[in-house]
Amino acid sequence: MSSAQLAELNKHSTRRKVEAGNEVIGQGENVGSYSNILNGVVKLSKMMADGRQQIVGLQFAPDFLGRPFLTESSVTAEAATETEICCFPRPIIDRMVGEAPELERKLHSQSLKELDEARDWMLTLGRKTAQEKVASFLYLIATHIDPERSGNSTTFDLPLSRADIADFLGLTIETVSRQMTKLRKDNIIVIENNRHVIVPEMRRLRYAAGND
Amino acid sequence: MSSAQLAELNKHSTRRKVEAGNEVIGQGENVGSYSNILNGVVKLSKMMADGRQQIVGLQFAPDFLGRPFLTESSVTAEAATETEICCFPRPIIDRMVGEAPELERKLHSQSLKELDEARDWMLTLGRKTAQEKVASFLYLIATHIDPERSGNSTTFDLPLSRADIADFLGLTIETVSRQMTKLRKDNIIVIENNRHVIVPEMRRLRYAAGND
DNA sequence: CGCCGATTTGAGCCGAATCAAGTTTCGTGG
DNA sequence: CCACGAAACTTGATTCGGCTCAAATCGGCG
Repeated sequence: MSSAQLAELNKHSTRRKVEAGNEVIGQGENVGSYSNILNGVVKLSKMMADGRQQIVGLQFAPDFLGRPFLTESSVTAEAATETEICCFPRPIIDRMVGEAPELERKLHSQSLKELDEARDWMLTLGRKTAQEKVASFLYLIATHIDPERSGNSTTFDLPLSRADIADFLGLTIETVSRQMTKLRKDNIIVIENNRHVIVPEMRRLRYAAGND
Repeated sequence: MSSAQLAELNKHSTRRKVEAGNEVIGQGENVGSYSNILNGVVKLSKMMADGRQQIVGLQFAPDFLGRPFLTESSVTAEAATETEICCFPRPIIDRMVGEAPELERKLHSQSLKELDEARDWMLTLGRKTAQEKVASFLYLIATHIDPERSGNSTTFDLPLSRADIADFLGLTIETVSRQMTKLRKDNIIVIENNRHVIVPEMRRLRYAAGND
């Protein structure tokens, strides 16, 4: 983007801090603004009338948050961890998109990335075992959280509770817990304090996830 | 689009007839062209190394088929029924997208529609029972195939075999068959000749799908 | 009519859900 | 710093929905 455009954006932007567990946009609510994730993790979820819930996406910095064209969000966006976002009023973005094709290109490109991720996850939800699902989740987090990974081992803090992980994987809390224990006993991961995970060999985790 | 652009497109387009079961683009293959579906149904699927398969989307006329920005397809596209498509060489479209923002807008808009559909389906895959999954599938087909529905009842031919339905729902053929039988016995649907389905009351099918 | 693939139906099994305790972690205030 | 309580997580026993394996039936087609 041109510096003039950036300046224009900056003038109308507001920074917002969202605590873990707080909603950014509710399913079916009116979307008054777009935003950029500065840090933290945001979960996108859907809920059925009887309360069953499914997390349909995770967004990390510096992802874009919002829904072009439609004013109504089809998902709930909620901070999974403490999160900072930078908000832009909807009209400003809509106008800039009209003026700057490369901005629309950028948004289009992210939509396609999210579509690819959603479809990958459909394979996980529909065809993988509980074991593979949990490994897939850990693999996903490992590859998204740790920016500069040193070779084949990684360390990170889980941004999601067991309940959230279960909602992401279409499993129950208990099954997630059991499969984590199994991965630990198989020496594929090490867990400290429930949330901190060490992956000695990414290759083995990737294999456990059924990715080759 | 302007008529000049349409004429330009027309000059370089080729019509192609694809028989049921034939591949349009393979997973990981190079995408040499974009296309429009003129009629028929195309299924998008992903496969794991060991052969497990998941259908991640269905495309109906007049959907667009192709993957902007990336030259490699992340899914396999295969005709579910006999299908006619209209193909455009990739360079032509890429150039026109650069010149006509409204074309990019159009493509962007379809990507978002597909993303919404993918996320809806994630909820189905992750959280619904076999019964609800099958009902959800029938509901999806009913709302997409039959353009002008007369009130609350519908009739259509299934574009997918039981095996394809199973791959779409993350179930086995046998389970799909049993649930179809159950829906039939519950008078929610009538089946004739395996493929032809009558829905006397869409409301009840919708309810069986868990959609309210 | 008879064949072959697609679909249905049946019996038994298994993986993940459910229900029910434990145990660990962590925040809070004494 | 420790005691307490609540929430998050783990573990165990049992149940059940959907899978597997096997056989019968249906439907389209030569």
